Formats: sequence, structure tokens, C-alpha cells
Amino acid sequence: MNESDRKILRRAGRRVTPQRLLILEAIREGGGHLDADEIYSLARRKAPRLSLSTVYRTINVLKEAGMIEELHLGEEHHHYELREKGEHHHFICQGCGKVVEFECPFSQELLRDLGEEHDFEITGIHLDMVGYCAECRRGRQGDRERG
Amino acid sequence: MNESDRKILRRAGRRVTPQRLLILEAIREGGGHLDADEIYSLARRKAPRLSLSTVYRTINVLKEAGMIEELHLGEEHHHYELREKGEHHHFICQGCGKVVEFECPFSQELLRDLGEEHDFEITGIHLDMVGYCAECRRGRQGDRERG
DNA sequence: ATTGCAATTGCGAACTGTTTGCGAGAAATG
DNA sequence: CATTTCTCGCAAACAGTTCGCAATTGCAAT
Repeated sequence: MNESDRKILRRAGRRVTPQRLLILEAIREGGGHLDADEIYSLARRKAPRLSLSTVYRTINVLKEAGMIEELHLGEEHHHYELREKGEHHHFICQGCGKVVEFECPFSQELLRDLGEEHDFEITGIHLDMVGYCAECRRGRQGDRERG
Repeated sequence: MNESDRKILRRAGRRVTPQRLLILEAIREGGGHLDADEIYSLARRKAPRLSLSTVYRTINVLKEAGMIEELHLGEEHHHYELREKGEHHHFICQGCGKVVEFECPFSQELLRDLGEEHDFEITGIHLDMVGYCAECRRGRQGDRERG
């Protein structure tokens, strides 16, 4: 794991620094969908002198190296996740902000047809479903019915 | 058009002001997917004293009234579009940034199943396909084949 | 091991997109 | 028209992110 991080960085012409490995580790341990500040806090537990700009610079490096992906989950700031897991998408609860992952529900044929129909070469899919998770739905039930 | 804008605003308990109508008009004429600054520039052509904060406040008002929708098209800032057209999604060209709309390819059953499977009430779908439009694809062809 | 140097870091200050506080002005209501 | 309430424009604040620069570090070549 850690070994391949090094390799990928080197292959991308980047130096392997403790900060970069630490930030990768933080994202890995943080469980996905972290924002810059969460990465910063997590990583600083092990390296108190780490600076926020290093986090941002590292995020860019990791993005360029294809090691992480930037998410726009509807909030004002960005979230990042490792690119190790297969392609997946997100349910975002409007009540509590919880994010749940799910598999891509598109078939290859559907994608191909869709692309051909609009003369567009599809290289990536970003699918977010917003709504309410089970818990928030229970809490909201009263509001809605009386609303 | 303009008449129904007024009605919707009133119904939302908001005042009908020249600025609001102007901003709606700007979004309408701008062709969709405008960011705050583009709205500002467009609207200022007709009302040079309009302030950027009014644009932002108006955007919020219009969002709350359900008249426009906020998009996160992968750029750093938000884009807004009118909510008159039915629900649709976006192809975003990574080459030129062009945005093309398309209809939701999900069937009701698929959505229902997906929601039930994850115990999630789906209220909205945000689907972006990134890739390359026909023009950019032609330009890129050489790169890819030799890449 | 040591060295040389570009890449990288930490720091603070700057920048961008957005929001807020405030006094002046304008819509609705009567 | 007078009153009340909402909205506006302005400047200043704010959050997230980037930049400039001097000090430090990774790493390839001694």
C-alpha cells in the first residue's frame, strides 16, 4: 500500500515526502469524503507543524497523480477521496449531510447510446442523489405531513 | 413569463423589484449555467448601479423560491440555471467547458429500487457526464493515439 | 557518507467567491 | 400620503484556497 504510494509519486515525477505519505494515510484512515480541513486536522495529530498550504499543495499533487479525486458534494468546499475504490456514486442526505456510496447503475449499452446520441465521448460519470436517509426521514415525517 | 415571475415571487412572500426581474431576465437570456459574476455583468448592462451583493442575495431568494437551481459543475464557483425546463442533466466537455443538457435516463422503477435498496428517499438527481464533445474530440485525436 | 541543487515546506499575507451589517431608499398596506 | 417592512448599495468581513519567499529536504551523483 504505502509502497505503491511511493511508486506512483515517483512515477509522476514527484518527491516522496513524509507530508505526502501522511496526508495519504490520513485520507485512507478518514474513511473517504474528507475536506481539506479534515485532512489537515487528522494529519496534524501526527505532524503538528504541518501547514495548511502543504495540505492544499499535496491535494493538488495527489490529484494530478490520479491518486485522489475531488468531489463536489453540494457543499461550499471540496471533498476528496482515494481513487483506490472502484467507481461509485453518492447519496447525500440533505438532513444530516451523511454520504453513502453506491454502485453505478448504468449499463455499458446505455452509456454508449447516450454518448452517441449527443456525439459526446463519456470519460467519467458524476452521479449524486440527494434526499433523506432513513433516520432523517423519520424525523421529518411530521413536518412534511403538516407542512 | 415576466408575469409569472412576479406571481411566483409574491407567492413566496418576496417583493417584486426591478433588480430581481432584471436578474431573472439576465439568466434567461444568458442561456443557462451562468455563474454569479456572469449574471452580474449581464444585468449591469441595464442597471449599472446594481451591486454584486444584490446578485448574491437575489440568487438566494430565487433559489428559495425554487425559481433557479444551483449547479456544481466541477468548477470552483457555482452556476445557476432557471428551473423552467424539466429536470435534466449535463454533459461537460473537459476540452472547452461547453455544457450540453440531456434528459434523465433513469426509469422510475430504477430510482425506486435504488432508493429502497439503500433505504434512502431520493428527492433529486444530479448527474454530470464529463468527457469530450465532438469538436474537442477531433482536436484531441492525435494526442490520444500517440499518447 | 557527503554534497549540490531543485523540489518542497512552513509561514504569513493575498486572493476569490460569497455573506453580512448598516443606513438610505423603495414597496406594500392602510 | 404616512407608516411599516423589505430591499438595496456600499464597504467590510468571511471562508476556502493560493502565493511569495526564505529555510529545509529528498535524492542522484559523487
